[in-house]
Amino acid sequence: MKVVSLQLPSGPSMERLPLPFSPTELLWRYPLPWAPPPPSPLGDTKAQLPAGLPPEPRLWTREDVIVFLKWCEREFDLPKFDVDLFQMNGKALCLLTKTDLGERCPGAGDVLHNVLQMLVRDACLLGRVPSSPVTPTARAAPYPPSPHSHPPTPTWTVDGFHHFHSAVAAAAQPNSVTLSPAPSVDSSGSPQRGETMSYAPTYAPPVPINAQASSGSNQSDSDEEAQFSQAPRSPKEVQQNSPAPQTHVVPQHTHYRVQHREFFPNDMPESNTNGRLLWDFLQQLLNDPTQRYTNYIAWKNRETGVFKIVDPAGLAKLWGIQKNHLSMNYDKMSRALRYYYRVNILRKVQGERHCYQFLRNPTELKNIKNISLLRQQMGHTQQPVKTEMKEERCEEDNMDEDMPTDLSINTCEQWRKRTWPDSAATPHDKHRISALIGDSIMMLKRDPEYNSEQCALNLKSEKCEQ
DNA sequence: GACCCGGAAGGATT
DNA sequence: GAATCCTTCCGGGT
Repeated sequence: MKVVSLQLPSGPSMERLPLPFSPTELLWRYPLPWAPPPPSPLGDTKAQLPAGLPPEPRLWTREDVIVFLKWCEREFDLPKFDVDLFQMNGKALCLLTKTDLGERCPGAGDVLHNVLQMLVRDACLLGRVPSSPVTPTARAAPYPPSPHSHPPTPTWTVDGFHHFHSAVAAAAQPNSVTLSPAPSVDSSGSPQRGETMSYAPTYAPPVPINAQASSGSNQSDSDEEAQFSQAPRSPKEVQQNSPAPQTHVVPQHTHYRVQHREFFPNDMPESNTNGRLLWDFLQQLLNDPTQRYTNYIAWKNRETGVFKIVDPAGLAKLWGIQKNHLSMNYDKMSRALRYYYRVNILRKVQGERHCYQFLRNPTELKNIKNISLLRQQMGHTQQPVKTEMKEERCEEDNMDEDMPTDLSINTCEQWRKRTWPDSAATPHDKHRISALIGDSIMMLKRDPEYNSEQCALNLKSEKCEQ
């Protein structure tokens, strides 16, 4: 298979960019004909297959099929399958079309079909598929006996596995990108992982974007490779393996929760945008439990939502990859960030380069998305919708009242005018307000409309504190 | 020159 | 078709 070759900057750790991608999002990740999916896009899923289940679906027995279905139920939180409808071997299962599968398991046909197709394709790539259709009677090849097994070592002589491992190794080389299953839930209603979900990009299937295997590997690369190879592969493993050797100490969720009541806790609720929205993407990078993105973006103060973009160009590249806009740069990405100012999702930390602050926590942001979707479904287009707040934080209580919950200019303008009926308030008025709240002088140096929002926010906060 | 800002137009997606 | 969420480009300010 031809491998996508992207020229990435040689910034910190750009060699491995385990983005918070979801395996169910592959078509979205790779919509372009010239950008085929990675060699083993289901690598993590494959590695999590039930013990003893051959990776080649067409070699499955009836019993294997049932095992696989049960596994899918658990892994993708699918509705219960009627196993009576799946009295077939793997070969027959693979012959079922998406429609067939959909009829047998409404609501899960697509997922099942996609998983099967990926497994089949993977098996083909790995060269372990019998060239002629045969009824499987024996396991074609050994497979790591446990979903928790380590990746095959290079000493394995089975070509397929060697190939697979090579891909992993390639991903660990400079200028390679690795994609991780998204920790969050697909907004299109794709599998949810329920209680096993964590806000953690998990094992990253390798996507060598530069087919040239680089032999050069500096120390930090080696360290990161070790970290990479030990990265948890499933949400469960994320928790189980959290004490794994890492450069950065990753606090365990419970421990962290006890110590801090965080604005942005590690176990924050799932967004439903799966990283398609910029704020979600940033949050996923920021909250990666393995801290793999701290070279790109890192919290400065997690409790207040202040973060710093450590590597603007690199982060923009990541975002570009995420959105398939490979010409993305920091200038463009920062423009997108600035659009968040007007809806009080973000604001700039004055005086600090590349520093921004989230003004809403993930719960609110999630609600924003939900409300947007809800509004679409209900046909509401203009009226600002109240955001349902579950947090008792003062700012949140005050921010949600009238604040627009989408990025549409109309909505924001309406809210702005309601908040500040005299939107043409004189600078004098605004300065008076800023004096009241004591900290808005800097804000008032720029766009008066933006400042009106900030002043309103700060004023409300002021009232809250009183 | 890099960063930052916001207007404007338009595209992709839902 | 409308709305949303950017993406792209730009001129201007610091």
